[in-house]
Amino acid sequence: MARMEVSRDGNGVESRPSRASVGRLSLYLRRLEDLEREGSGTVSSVQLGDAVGVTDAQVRKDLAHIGSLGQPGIGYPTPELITAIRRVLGLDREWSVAVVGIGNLSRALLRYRGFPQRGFRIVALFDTDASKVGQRLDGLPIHSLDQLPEVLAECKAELGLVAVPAEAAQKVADALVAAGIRGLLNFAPAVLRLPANVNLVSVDLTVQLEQLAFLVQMSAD
Amino acid sequence: MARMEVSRDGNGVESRPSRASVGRLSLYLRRLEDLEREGSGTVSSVQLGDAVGVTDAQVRKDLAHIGSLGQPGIGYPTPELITAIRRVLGLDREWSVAVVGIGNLSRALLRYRGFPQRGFRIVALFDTDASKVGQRLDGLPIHSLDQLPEVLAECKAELGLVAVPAEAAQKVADALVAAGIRGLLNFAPAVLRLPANVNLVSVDLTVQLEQLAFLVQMSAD
DNA sequence: GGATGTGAACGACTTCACAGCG
DNA sequence: CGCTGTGAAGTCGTTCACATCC
Repeated sequence: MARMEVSRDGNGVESRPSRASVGRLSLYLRRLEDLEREGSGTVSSVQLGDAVGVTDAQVRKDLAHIGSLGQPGIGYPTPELITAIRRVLGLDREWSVAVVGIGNLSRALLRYRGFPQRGFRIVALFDTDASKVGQRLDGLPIHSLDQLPEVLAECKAELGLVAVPAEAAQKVADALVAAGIRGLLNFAPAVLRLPANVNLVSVDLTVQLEQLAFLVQMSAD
Repeated sequence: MARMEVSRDGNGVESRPSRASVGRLSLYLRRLEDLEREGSGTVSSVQLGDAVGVTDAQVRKDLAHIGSLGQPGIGYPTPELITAIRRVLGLDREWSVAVVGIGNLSRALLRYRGFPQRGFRIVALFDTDASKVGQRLDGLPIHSLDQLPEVLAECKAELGLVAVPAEAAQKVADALVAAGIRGLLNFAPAVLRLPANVNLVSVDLTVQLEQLAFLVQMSAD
């Protein structure tokens, strides 16, 4: 490929994508995979922008972060772009995920085909509920929470998915961190406190619904 | 730079909270409700900031959007602040919600106590699956999708929750919009296209998980 | 003293506009 | 000509610093 890029002090040529940009890269990637299936060899920034709901300039800026693949007058070569985005997002490898809290939400996530498709492999399940411990779900045994250190030491999950009630969330997060997890996807309606070397993405459904209520109220002329 | 801003009523210049700010207001509100339960009559911006993980200046800016309730040297009166935030977010009323796509995700949301607590009432369920139609879930009957116009005309749901596969999402969204819905919370991994007068909040789990993968990969020391 | 409210500086992200290449 | 890549300008949001008030 191109070059080893770690931004030089001051004026690096390629800055790393911003957080917002990363979200859009995911969306581009999804669209690109569809396009490739449809046999489209190249895409323009306008096409991608339309599909994702952003301007063409925004698309070009986002894609500039990952190197210059575009050909003036032509567009971007679909397969190369897919590979490049996958690499930037860290999807050119497998990620193993541990899930804590086996309720309806976790079941929904386990059944969701998008995850394995993108290289996320769920490798361990945990719950405190004694009636669930020992059962199997999609071929995986449900472990008790206090088995977490041993089980995680063995299966080496890098990501943790927290789907427990708010009261239990911090405790669970701490246990996962202690077991060496590198990142958490939190669904509990709670603000988690983690050491700086552990990454966190939170999906707070109440907050999202309240955002919507706010927007609707605002747009009530 | 005193630009003419559109402000509601008489007292002073209140700009509306930004989107990001609204998310934080939700978090403040949750914390404030806890504090009130604990009997705390006033809060400082430092306390709130610590609880939510933002700076005190950020808290003050956010709260300034909703009027000046704070008392220098004292802090903010908890109950008044709660009321004010509720009003700004549109939580001083009930919202009726229709849910389309009755899978594990919807079941998780139906069971989630945070929603009714905040005034979100689920009033109708829809699914295409003939084996589900006619069944009841938490006391509510599951309707077929083509009953959507009639049922929604009667129960007057203002918000729609889309929890169907990506392929069906746009069609469902269109149906909800046609039925007069004012806002959508979308869980399908798809970019929806809606008329400007219908609000949209999307929760794309794949995107979130990919964000996490990116962050973890980036922080690989 | 302790805490708010807020201009001003700062930084991050987006849009614009256009040079330049295929 | 169409489309990319990118400085420049613009916009938005956050942090700072401090006057102000209890």
